[in-house]
Amino acid sequence: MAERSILHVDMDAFFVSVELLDQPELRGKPVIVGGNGPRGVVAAASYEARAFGVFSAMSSVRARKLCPQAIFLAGRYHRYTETSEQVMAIFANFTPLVEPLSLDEAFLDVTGSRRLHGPAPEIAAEIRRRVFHDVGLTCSVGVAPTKFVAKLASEAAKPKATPTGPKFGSGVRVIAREELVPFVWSLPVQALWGVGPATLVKLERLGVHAVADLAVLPVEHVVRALGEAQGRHLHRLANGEDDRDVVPNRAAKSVGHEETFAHDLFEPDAIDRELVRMADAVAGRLRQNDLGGRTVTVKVRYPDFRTITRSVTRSEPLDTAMELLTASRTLLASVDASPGLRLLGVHVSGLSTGGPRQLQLGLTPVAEGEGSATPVPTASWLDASDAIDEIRNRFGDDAIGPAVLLGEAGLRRKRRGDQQWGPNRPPSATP
DNA sequence: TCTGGGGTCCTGCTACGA
DNA sequence: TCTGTCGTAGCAGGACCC
Repeated sequence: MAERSILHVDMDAFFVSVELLDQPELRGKPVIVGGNGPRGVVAAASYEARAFGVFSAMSSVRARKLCPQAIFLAGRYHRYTETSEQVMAIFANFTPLVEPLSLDEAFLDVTGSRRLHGPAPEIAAEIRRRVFHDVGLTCSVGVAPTKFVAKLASEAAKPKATPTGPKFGSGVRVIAREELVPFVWSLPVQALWGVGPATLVKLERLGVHAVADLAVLPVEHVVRALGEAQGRHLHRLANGEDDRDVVPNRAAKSVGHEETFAHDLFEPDAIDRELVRMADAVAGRLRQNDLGGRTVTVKVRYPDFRTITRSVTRSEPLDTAMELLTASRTLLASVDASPGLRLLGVHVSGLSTGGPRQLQLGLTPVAEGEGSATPVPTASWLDASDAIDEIRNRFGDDAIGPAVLLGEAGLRRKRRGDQQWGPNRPPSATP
């Protein structure tokens, strides 16, 4: 069997780079894309900002302290989605086996493309050239026989921030089969995919600091510390073993929307309005993707950051805002909202695609506030949902919405990407 | 260092039916 | 009829990723 050639392509500082395409006058300056409010976080930082110690997922408040001269941009999720589609289309010219991991990175299996496009390192170089020529962005590519090492290799090929400015990376890093184990063993154990702060503490208790330490430990010891699945998985990775395939068109397992509020919510009416908005948005996305889900989960975060979830599983999949809202209201009624809510979320899992929805004719939907009874989707409600989708397709998302949302915020509906990085700064606040 | 949002996967516990 | 066991599903929470 032919040796596999896996590429991991990772865009460099993607969100910031897209902004610089549209605002070239910001090149060479410390630019941060992220939430600008007190509860916001950094989504991406230019290499000039990284030189000050700013990195993604850092709170915006701290980033501002580290780099007061940084230029903060709110971020335009739809622009990033559009650019990501352009980049993914370039990848598809080289292989049909493209597995996007997020907007800015993907695995490509080019094993079967080598006869047409040449050896994998040449494909990697050509992809970089095409992405720069067609889209104007730079990316780093890792080439290896396994997904996991290809990802580590692209990281090694990336530009680095230094106090004197960005230092260019190699752009492409190739790890051959015989280099695989020495390369992996040279890394700290946190480089392993799946080792975060909690797992690191457990591994350090075992005396594990480097990947090499983990690799030589008996697998039973690792399983005892980390559990069956994670223990075996990490032990295999540490020994360079990873036979996972590149899977294109991975099906979604859940759809949800959650939001941290600029100020904690106490008022039941205000909380309910947010719930309506979220149920409407999630139901819309389910129908847009021809999905229905059986399990509804409501997530609540209190001001002290304690987070709880409540879920319910129904016998039939749901996809209308009315059904989702009734289930969410019942779940929310079972939690104590009196301490105030910092975050509220609605998620649907147990997804299935397409197929006619089961109707129980003769029953009517449960009216708002009518308690915990499970509503039954009737033909008229399904028709109404279809009509809402049609209106939004023709006139935009804000053209129609739940009446309860009428008022100061209008029909504004929670969309994927709205306040992606935390609530915006209230208009009255100043920097 | 005072912590977003959209996800996936895993684990421990409990309930329930065969 | 009662008790124990096993497999499965549901639920809640946690860890991790970008």
